[in-house]
Amino acid sequence: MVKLQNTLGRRLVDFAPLEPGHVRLYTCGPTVYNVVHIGNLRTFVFEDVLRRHFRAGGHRVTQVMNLTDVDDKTIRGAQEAGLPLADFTAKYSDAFFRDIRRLNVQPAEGYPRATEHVPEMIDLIRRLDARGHTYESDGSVYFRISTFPGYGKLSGIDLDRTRRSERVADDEYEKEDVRDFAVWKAAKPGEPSWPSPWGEGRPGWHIECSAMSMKYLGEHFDIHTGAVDNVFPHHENEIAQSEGATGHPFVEVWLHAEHLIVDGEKMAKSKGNFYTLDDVLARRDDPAAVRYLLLSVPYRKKLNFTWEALAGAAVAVDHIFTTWDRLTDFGAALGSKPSPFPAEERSEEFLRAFSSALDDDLNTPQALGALFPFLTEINKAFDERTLDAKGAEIARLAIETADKVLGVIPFHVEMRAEPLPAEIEAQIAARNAARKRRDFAESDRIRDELAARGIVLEDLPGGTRWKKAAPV
RNA sequence: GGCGACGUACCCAAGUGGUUAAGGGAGAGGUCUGCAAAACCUUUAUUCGGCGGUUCGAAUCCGCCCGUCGCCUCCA
Repeated sequence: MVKLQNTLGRRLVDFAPLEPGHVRLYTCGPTVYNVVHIGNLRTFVFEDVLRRHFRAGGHRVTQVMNLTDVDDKTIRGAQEAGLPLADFTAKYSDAFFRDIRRLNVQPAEGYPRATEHVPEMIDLIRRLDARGHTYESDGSVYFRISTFPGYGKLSGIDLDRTRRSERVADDEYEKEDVRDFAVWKAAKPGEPSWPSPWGEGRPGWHIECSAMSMKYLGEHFDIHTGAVDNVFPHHENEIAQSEGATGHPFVEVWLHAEHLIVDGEKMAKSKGNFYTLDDVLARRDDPAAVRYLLLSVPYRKKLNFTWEALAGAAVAVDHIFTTWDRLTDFGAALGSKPSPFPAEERSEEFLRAFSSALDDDLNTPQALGALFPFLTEINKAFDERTLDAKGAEIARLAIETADKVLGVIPFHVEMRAEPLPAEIEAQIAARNAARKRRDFAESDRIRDELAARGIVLEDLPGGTRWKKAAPV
């Protein structure tokens, strides 16, 4: 049984999908006005681990992630770049897909774009209007918060007791109450717009998620996620709009990922600690380590990104690869043993511990805490020759089963799949020949030469393993 | 001002009432190895920001203090 910390009600709940065996998941996606940063990616990796864990548990998952491709920032960005809005946002949505792919994030079942769902949003606003939740003012349509008694149930906010920011005070739109929010904005000169019953305009931000989630997942679905800053106002407003329109509950479980901070501070361009995936990979070209680092902290705790932590993640991940390589490359040669290491029993114990850690509100570090002692046991049995070929296969499958959720081994498999240049193959062969005739000066020379070219050799009992050197 | 999260070793981090405080990284020593690397073994917190309190018993519950961070109307 998966337990999840529901932001709605702030409690740990036993999760069961509304439709047995089928998890319907809406994950707030990027506003495609810029390249995403590693904080955004932390949230996307969390969502990926969530969907993978459900799938590992035998559930079907339908995940939908929106792409916000029309809002103040995209419009401004397109104007500054002198590009049509669609061309401008295409550039960043492409970059987004490239980034999540580089971190081995499984694709969602759908990535609806706001600009392609304006009619659905207009329909939803009409439904809200029919139920008396909206009013029109100068071609814009607002949600009247006072008509929705449940307002604040997600974030716990009490707007009467809250400080009014300058943003509210400076609001240029005509609202009855400063707390009301726009569901439809009247067109301004030179801005992209769509026809509507209220004249030319464009959707408010929150309405897209209500309209698109309900279109693809139904008007009542299982899980909605985002980062903590979405709790208010975005998700609070989504609930008001969605439940206001349908008159029944919208989402069962709300999950929110904490922020990533850098060196203990908020990531900000002004501090020079603002990183995109490209920035990180330029300094350490090791996406597997980045993914590992992002999932090595529970999603509800702040993740402190440091280069030292990334270096540690790189070593940890390499430890997984090394063990997997030994089992994959040399496992079959182990043969059968009189009283072999109880690989089946230990693998089952490990997978049970691994999975129950994830059941506990996706406690990834605890799951990793089960993995490493298992690897140590396997390596030890391998070294002591108590592991047999069958056990090696079982252990390898157990590691791969865990990795269905962790998702790091594919990086390594991909690296291994790249054919080694013939000359390097030849040098490895030459070195092994030199070692055979005990010409260690020559074999060490070749090893040093290859090391200088980024190829590290390890002489294992079964043969020589090569790998790319860890990036500095 | 309102709401919320957090502070565990050199670094990252699990653990939220009860045996010796997971795990990873880094450091030190060792086994193995022609030498390395890898792997393995040993080792590094009498103590969980501070001070009080509750309790037979607290890193875990309560209070205060110190510190860090987030949200408070289109930020992941």
